[in-house]
Amino acid sequence: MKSRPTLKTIAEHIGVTVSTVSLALRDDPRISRATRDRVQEAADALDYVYNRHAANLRRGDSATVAVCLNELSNPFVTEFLQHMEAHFREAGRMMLFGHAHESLALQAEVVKQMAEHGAAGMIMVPVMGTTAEELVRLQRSYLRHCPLVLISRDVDDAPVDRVINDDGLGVRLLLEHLQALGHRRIAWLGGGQGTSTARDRERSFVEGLAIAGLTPVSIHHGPTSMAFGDAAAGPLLDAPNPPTAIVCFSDLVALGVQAACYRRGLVPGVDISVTGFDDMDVAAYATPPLTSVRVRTDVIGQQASALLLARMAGDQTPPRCQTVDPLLVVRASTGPVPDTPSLPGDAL
Amino acid sequence: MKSRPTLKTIAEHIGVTVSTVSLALRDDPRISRATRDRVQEAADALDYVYNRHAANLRRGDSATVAVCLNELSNPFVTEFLQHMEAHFREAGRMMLFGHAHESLALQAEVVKQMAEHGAAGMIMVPVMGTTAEELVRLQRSYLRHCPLVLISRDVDDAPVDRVINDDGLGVRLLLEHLQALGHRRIAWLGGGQGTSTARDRERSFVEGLAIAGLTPVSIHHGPTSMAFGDAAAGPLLDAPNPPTAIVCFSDLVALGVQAACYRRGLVPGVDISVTGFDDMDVAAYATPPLTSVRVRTDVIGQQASALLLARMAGDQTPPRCQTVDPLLVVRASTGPVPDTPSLPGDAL
DNA sequence: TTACACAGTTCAATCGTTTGAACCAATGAG
DNA sequence: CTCATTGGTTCAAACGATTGAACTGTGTAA
Repeated sequence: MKSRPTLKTIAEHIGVTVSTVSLALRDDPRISRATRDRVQEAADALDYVYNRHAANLRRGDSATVAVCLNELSNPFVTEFLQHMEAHFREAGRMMLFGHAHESLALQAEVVKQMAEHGAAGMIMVPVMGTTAEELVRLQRSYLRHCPLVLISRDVDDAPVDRVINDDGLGVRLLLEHLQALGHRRIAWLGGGQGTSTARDRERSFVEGLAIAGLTPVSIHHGPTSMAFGDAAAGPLLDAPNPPTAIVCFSDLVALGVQAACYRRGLVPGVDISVTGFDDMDVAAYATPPLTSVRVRTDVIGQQASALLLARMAGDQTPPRCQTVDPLLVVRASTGPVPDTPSLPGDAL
Repeated sequence: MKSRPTLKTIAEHIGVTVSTVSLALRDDPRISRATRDRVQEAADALDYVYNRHAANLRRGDSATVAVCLNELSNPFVTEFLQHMEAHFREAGRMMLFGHAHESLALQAEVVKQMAEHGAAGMIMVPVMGTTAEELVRLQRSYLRHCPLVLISRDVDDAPVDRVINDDGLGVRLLLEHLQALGHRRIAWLGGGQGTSTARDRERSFVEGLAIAGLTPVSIHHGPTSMAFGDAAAGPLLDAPNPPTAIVCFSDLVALGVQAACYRRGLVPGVDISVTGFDDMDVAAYATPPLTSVRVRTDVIGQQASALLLARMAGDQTPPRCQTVDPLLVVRASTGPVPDTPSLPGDAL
């Protein structure tokens, strides 16, 4: 039941003071090479573990960074986690992790806890319905001068940094692709209301079609899940005059749609075109592989962590909004409009 | 540039001492209702944020729990993260997060950092190649009396708690199912060497077949990824006398196999049977939906966090190994052996 | 009247580390 | 021989919260 060694333990062990040990372990030039070595040796021998609680307390800052995600069940979101962990590790920072479960209340709770744990900076994918006021409140109440960077989702008029995907561009790329294939009857299967991504993608969809003189066959909203894609696709596919293409809010939704197609014996890319968004790993291995828009989670994660570290280092310039360009990835789930005998007068 | 309020700030604000404030905020009965209210009011007004660094330092313990995962790119692994986050949140504990990237060196580094941050307990999916000696070393050097619970992967003879899936049972369920469908030519497509899961599943596969008087058509090893499944399936499918069923180490591998089938015009469940393992979310929505073994990540996560909390509360009983029974989930990727005109004398 | 219990508050030490200032030899310069 | 310099080490005061012990003042019992 021996407790952990501290600086004092080491100090007593080799007959110097704690100050000496403290300085020595941090390679302060004031301490002689010889003493430094002796200290290091003793520390190793005693299995000394640095106590950051104490150090942070004294120095009044901390090296930990907090990451609060809206929803973990979406593999796309965990891609951010992955990239950010790597960047922060390189920068020598530990990561506090929180999951807001798309709940405003939980998000506030998590932010509070992270603040109590002395997070020196925070990355966040805001949950649905997060407003600028809410963010300001969180900053004032809990974060004080701890910088905050939003990723993936924007929040209107929020005076905070954000790094987001250019969703408008992504949707335009998809529409160009579908139109080049001859599609004119296109439906939208949308994701969670109350997020900038859902709104921006849908708006770009409607506007993009309008420019081509088209109107959406239909627009449906629902959660960003395979279950929703599956359920919502049914009525679309079974309609007397179904769309020739379904543009989905995300890959998850698109995978659900593909499942619905499968059960009806419809082959995506042949009988109907289906597109995803995000290009998460499984998209490439779907059957058929999914045409999608690759959101550069690595670049977004990289830029966000760089921005956060800069803020933590004292960068006081006004909040920035950085957008990252996505890439269209064409795979087999999209194809030319099937020349089924369509009813005459059906065009437009 | 105002800094955060402390107990002292509040104390001065309402004319009491820090002790009073400290006790009041924690609802100590020694403090009168009236003072307690005044303190709470002032704390709210000043946006006071509790400083756990200081509290932990003084009390000599901490409420944070560390989770160190082997690999984040596998959605199956993040399911654990999800469930554990929920359990620890309920227990009022914050989560430190680390990612070992299947690297022993990184794993040690992460454990060290987590120890420095005062983790009071740790959950870990050990990386490939982790030995009992390595675990003991980590415990002695960094964790001291901080309890450790392994999940998902076992480590032979390690004197630590673990909660793992019963992989043997899972494989037996799969084999029974396949044999009931008439399969006798069955191949194994295996995952990362150096893990208990890879070893146990493969061993159970070989033994299971042996009991039925069969031998594996082939056995291949490789990383737990769709890319591997895709690449490794090619030669199998193109062989002159291909297996009628491919049993995959994990869903990810199976999805890769399905992709390989798709490119060859083979339909899983009709032309060949494919099975996964883990039953992660996407398995149900694959085309065709994947027959798999559901690993109860929720139950494992629940048991592991309960066990860890018990250890943190002082449970000193000897290390336990808890196994959780998986469920066979039959979907469309498996079907009866196709009665193609097989060469005579080809049986067995 | 003295003593005592008791509720409510304060005192003061403590956790492990950091850090500016102080200290102390030993050396070199004047 | 003194005085300043310097390299190496120690002093002591923080950081913010916790907590057992000590201290008030009131009310009650003896």
